[in-house]
Amino acid sequence: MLEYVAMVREEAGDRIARRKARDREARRERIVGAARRIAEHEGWASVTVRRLSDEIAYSQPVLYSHFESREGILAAVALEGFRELGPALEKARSSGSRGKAIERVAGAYLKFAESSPALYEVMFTLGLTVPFGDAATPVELRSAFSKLVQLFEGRKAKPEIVAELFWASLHGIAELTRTRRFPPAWQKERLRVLVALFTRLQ
Amino acid sequence: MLEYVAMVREEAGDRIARRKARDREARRERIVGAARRIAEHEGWASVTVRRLSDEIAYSQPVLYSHFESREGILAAVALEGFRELGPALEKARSSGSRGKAIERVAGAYLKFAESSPALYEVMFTLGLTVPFGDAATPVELRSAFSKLVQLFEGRKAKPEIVAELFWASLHGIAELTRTRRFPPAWQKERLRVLVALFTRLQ
DNA sequence: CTACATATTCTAGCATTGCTAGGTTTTTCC
DNA sequence: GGAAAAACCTAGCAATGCTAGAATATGTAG
Repeated sequence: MLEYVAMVREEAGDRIARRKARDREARRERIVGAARRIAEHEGWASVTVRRLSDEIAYSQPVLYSHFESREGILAAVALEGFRELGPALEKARSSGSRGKAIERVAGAYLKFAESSPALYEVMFTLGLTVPFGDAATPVELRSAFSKLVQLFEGRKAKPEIVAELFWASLHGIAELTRTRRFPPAWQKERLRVLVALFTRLQ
Repeated sequence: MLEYVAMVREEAGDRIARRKARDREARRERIVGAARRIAEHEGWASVTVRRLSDEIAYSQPVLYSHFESREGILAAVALEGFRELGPALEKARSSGSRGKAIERVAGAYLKFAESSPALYEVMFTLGLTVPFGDAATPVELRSAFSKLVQLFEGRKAKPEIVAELFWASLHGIAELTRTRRFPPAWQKERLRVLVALFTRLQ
């Protein structure tokens, strides 16, 4: 009997704890969302801790109960980016003829970078604490990269190396376009030549 | 006679003016040099206006008589980078057999990026005010790029597009290596595959 | 040589930033 | 109801880029 009461109490406390955890998670997402939105509209320089605390209507220390530092918030946005890039590439790869998979993936990659410049920027600008190969590297990063590797499996050249090169080319194009080194007008032709390069390669 | 005296005076004033201009230029170069050195040793975050003013033993406002802002100093360093990259690529291209020009240039590019990471970073991280094609773009930038275009002249595909792609690939490799996305160990093999890609291309 | 004018440099401070210590309020639980 | 714990806020620190205004050095003319 005593145990039963204790159980109910426990469950009640659990419900409250769960609700709190939900609320906390929701608030965390609001922070990340606000950071991403502001960055996309006004650039990362406008994403200040004060601005974010205004946006979510909490004081600054609350942000630091969710993240270690401002950079921690940027890292969270970057992770969100990889969490979206991976599936986008996978969808492009698997839907359609196998022969044109490279073309579709390249197109999807550049479209992603172009449609969310600030997001793409933070995904690669941010200093990685650990090397990419390290076990501590978030699964989202490795997962996104693995979609590229799958494109080149079963060839002569090592798939990882070719995939890295493919990634580097796409990243180079994305970066040089974002920072206005490349005129956006020729993007289609650039894509055409790039695809030709990596399709012929055996 | 009066004119003669005036002339002597003029010339004396000229000498003084020239000396002042020389001193000013020397001081400007010390600022840029200090910025580059600090960045290469401690990262760009350590390149503060106060730190630079300490380094050259002048007060902060003096820096602002040479540059509009802190970013102006970074831009000067970036320009210095392009002023070195261009000749480095040209030297690699012209010295040696024509058949291996692509390989040499690619190697020189990656070596440049690897040996001065902070310099390379500021050359591309910095927001360009005007698009690359614009007439206001410094000649150093266009000159460096033209070395890449020369590699692909007289082919089927448009040389500019291929050169852009070549540049993008190199930049991608450099960036992803610098930010630890790529393990440096496989750099040789990456270079090998890259060269194979762009050599076969007609 | 002196006194003025101009150019050069410095002192001191402002506003904004990331971040945090300490106190205050709210919530939870018996 | 009242203590313990959790959640939150106020207020402030140190560092940053940048600048107004005072102070000093430098060149010029009488």
